[in-house]
Amino acid sequence: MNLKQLSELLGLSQTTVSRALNGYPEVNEATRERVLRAVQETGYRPNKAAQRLATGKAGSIGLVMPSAPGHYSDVHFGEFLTGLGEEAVRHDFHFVIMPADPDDEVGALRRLAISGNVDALFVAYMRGHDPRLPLLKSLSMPFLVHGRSFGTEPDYPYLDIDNEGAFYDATRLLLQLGHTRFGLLNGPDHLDFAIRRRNGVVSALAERGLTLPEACISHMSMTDEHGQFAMERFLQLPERPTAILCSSTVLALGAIRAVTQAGLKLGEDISLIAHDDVLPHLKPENFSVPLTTTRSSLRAAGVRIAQRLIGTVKQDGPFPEQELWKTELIVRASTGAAPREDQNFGGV
Amino acid sequence: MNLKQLSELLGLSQTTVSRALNGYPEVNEATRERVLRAVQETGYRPNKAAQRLATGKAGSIGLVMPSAPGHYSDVHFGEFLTGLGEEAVRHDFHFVIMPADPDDEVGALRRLAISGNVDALFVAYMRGHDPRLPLLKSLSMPFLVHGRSFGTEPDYPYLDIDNEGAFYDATRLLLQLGHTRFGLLNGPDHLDFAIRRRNGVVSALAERGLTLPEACISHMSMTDEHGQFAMERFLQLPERPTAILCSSTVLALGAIRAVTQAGLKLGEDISLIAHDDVLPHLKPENFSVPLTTTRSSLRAAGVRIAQRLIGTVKQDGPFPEQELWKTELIVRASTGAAPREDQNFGGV
DNA sequence: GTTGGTTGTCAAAGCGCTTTGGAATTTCGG
DNA sequence: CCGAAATTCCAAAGCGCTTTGACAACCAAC
Repeated sequence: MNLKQLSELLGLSQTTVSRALNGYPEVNEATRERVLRAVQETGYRPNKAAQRLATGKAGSIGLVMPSAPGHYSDVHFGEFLTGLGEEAVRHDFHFVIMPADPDDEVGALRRLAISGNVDALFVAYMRGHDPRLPLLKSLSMPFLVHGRSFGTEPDYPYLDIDNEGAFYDATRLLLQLGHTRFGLLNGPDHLDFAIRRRNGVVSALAERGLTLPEACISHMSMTDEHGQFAMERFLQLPERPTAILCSSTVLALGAIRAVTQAGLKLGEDISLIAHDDVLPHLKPENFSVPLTTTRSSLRAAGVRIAQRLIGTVKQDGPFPEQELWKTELIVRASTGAAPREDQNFGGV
Repeated sequence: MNLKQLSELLGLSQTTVSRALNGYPEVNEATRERVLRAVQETGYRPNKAAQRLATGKAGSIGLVMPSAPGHYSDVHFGEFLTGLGEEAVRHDFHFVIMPADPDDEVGALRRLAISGNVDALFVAYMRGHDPRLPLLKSLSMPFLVHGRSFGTEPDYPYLDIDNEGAFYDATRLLLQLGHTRFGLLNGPDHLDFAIRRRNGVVSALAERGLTLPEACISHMSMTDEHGQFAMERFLQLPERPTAILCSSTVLALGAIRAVTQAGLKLGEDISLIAHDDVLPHLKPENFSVPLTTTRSSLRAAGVRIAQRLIGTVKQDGPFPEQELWKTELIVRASTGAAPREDQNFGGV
């Protein structure tokens, strides 16, 4: 069943049927309903390829999937993708995913752009001075960045969360609770979010004249294993931190294992705040000691990004070019007053 | 630059240029080279949408990505996807990925099929009596299954590894080493591969008149955490197993943590064989005690599946409908002779 | 009763490619 | 040197949709 057949069946022209289907105003409501009913009955579906050819729109957005290990960890990526997908399905859009070595992100992105298969691009895992940005700007294809690129003029469309603010606030809370020795379990140090989160911590500490020693910062890809390992190292420091900031609940999972195995109590001996991407299988309230978190849903970000990107392609706009989402700081049981010094050392 | 302009530039007809580009034999070699050179110089790229419309081929294969947690674990999926992608890029194919709740796999698959965006389908994470199979068969669209569906007549195209054989062989090796008490750390019990692996173990044991008690089987999604947890339970059994079969190196990671923490020695007190999907960041030879494994590369399977699927679409065939890959059994240090009974209990 | 503005519809012209069915040219056996 | 076969190329017809420009038909207004 194609448009021609359908229009013959209805005794209408292809033009009218097409317009009825695409919501143009110049068609009689009665006619439109007749058309719609016929579509129902015949199961007519417009041919995508023909639509693409005629409109020049592919109805798809492209993204590069980092296919190597240790890359912000797959669970986060999958969760984000789910959000994107949810929204895309609603608009009958789809994505084209190009898996690529992180070494060849730029090349993969370029190939995707010129493939003619997509009409918008999405990029994530931004780094400082990200080399994809100049490419994207030169491409004359709509794009949207998840995150930002530290060190590049923010003159591109992005959606980001306020990573610096989140970790600044979290640090301030811990300072108010009397903590003075901090540790930071962070994502890979080349990634933008990790840079900003560290800055947030550092600047909150600086306000109290405190610093964050190198030994108390750990950058790693965000798996629970790494979290455990890094936390173990922190605990062996002569002046071990009592307050931990953690870039992901996944990292926190490992870190808490280390804390427990060292015979320490979370929320008493060690306070911990983790960033919560709202991963459905890792709820901070379900931890044996519920976690204090900074929260921002990764899936919601995916939905929003799909919305903006699809809107841009369909010229539904205008959308704000740049969005910076605030995070929530949610206090649960993993944070408490700093242990008194004598108590702290008396236990050893 | 489109075909018409290019052909005018060359003083040839569109037909000839098109044929030169698509490798048809009825064009003079000299002409073909002239065309190819012009393509280089002008940077001409055929319009995908027009090709799709004219040929009826979308140049893409569709797949449903399980977007919920606990689903065979993302690392395996990512690794497989990389293989698919590698090969797809080579043929200028791409995938369309539809994220979907595992509850709605069938619906998602159907939507993908009728979307008109793909000309072949790929499915994985097969279950016993998988409901997607009837749908696929009714769809008159090429498809390929990774794995099989226990309980369904194998009259569909698939690529699978010999899961049963792999675990049968592994079990036999452990039997030969004198082990009599076995444990199985397996994937989710509704998944086909898990069913077959269990069968492999059970039938090898049966040959010696042994059985695998329910308490010594653990089905779970394959994360290291689950592996650790399940192994801890095994170790608390009154007659704890000395030989462990493990469906993934990821599970093994956790299991070994449990073994070590119990003060036991891998390869002495406990022997373990894991299935190795050749995940690049989890090499069995790099474990502190190198792992004995059954090996089959997930990425290679991805490459092969893409090859077959693309070949089918392009009618490059014929390909074998069904492939069953043998696994390799590679002995390293995690397997050893069964501990003597007195030794075993004397240590406690 | 003519003019002018809506409204609802249509025929036809693309969009950029592939492919069919010839037609022109060359090659070659007899 | 001729007719048939092989080689090389082309014009034109789609593929199924969107969109332009025009045209009836209808209404209100002067």
